[in-house]
Amino acid sequence: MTIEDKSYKEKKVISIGIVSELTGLSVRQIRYYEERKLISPQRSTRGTRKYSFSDVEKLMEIANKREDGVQTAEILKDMRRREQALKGDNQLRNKMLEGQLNAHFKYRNR
Amino acid sequence: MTIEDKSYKEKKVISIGIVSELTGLSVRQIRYYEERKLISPQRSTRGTRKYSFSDVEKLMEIANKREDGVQTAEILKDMRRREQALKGDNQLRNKMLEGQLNAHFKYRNR
DNA sequence: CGTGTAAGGAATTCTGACACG
DNA sequence: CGTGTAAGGAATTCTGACACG
Repeated sequence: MTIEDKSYKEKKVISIGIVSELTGLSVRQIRYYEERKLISPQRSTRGTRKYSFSDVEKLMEIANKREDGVQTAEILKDMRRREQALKGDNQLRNKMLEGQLNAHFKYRNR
Repeated sequence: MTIEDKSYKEKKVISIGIVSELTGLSVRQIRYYEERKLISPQRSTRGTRKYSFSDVEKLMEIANKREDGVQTAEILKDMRRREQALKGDNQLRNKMLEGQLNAHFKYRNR
C-alpha cells in the first residue's frame, strides 16, 4: 500500500448520512459510539462530522460486536488491548532488528 | 494497489461541499463541469451528488487546465484522446503477450 | 463560454432532552 | 445502557434563470 492509497483510507471526508447508508447504522447510533469514544470523526468548519473509510470499517466491526451483545465499554477495552498488542509487537520487532544490527557490526569490526 | 485500495479511490461518497473545499473550486464550477460532461458524480437516493477521490483528482487537473485558459470542450477532447491512447496501449500489450504465448507453445510442441 | 447570484423548497446536521427499558 | 424521537435552528443541496462578458 502506497502513502497515497493510505491517505484515501484515512482522509475524513464522508458525512454522517453516507456513513449511515454504508454501515446500516442509524445516525443516532453513530453519534453515540462517538460519545463512548469508539470513534473520532473530524469536524468541519461548520461543525459537521466527517468520517474516513477507516472509520466506516471500524463502525462495521462495532456493529458486529453489538449484535453479539458486547457492550460499548467492552468494545473500547478490546480496541485498547489490540493497540497495546500492536505496540508490543513493534517493540519486539525493533528489538530483533536491533539485535541483528548489533551482530552485523560485531562481525564487521573485528 | 490492491482491489480494496482501488475501491476507496473510486467509491462515490463525498458531497459537493467537501469537494469544493478539497479542490478550491466553487460549487457552481463543479456543477458546470458536470454539465459539460467532464465528470459524472453519482446521485444519492435523494438526488444529491456524490464524488470519489478519483473525481476530486480529475477536478484538480481540470482546474489547472482552466487556469491556462483551456476551454472545457478542449479538456473533454483531451480526456477522450487519453482514453483512446490507453486503449491502444492495452491492445498492443495484449498482442505482444499473445505473441510470446504462441512462441512458447511452438517450442513446447515440437 | 464560464461563473456569480438571488429564489424557493426539500433534506441534512447539530445539540440537549425526554422516553423506554 | 443503547437507541428512538420531537424540537428548533443553521447550513447544504438542488434546479432553472438572469446577469455579465
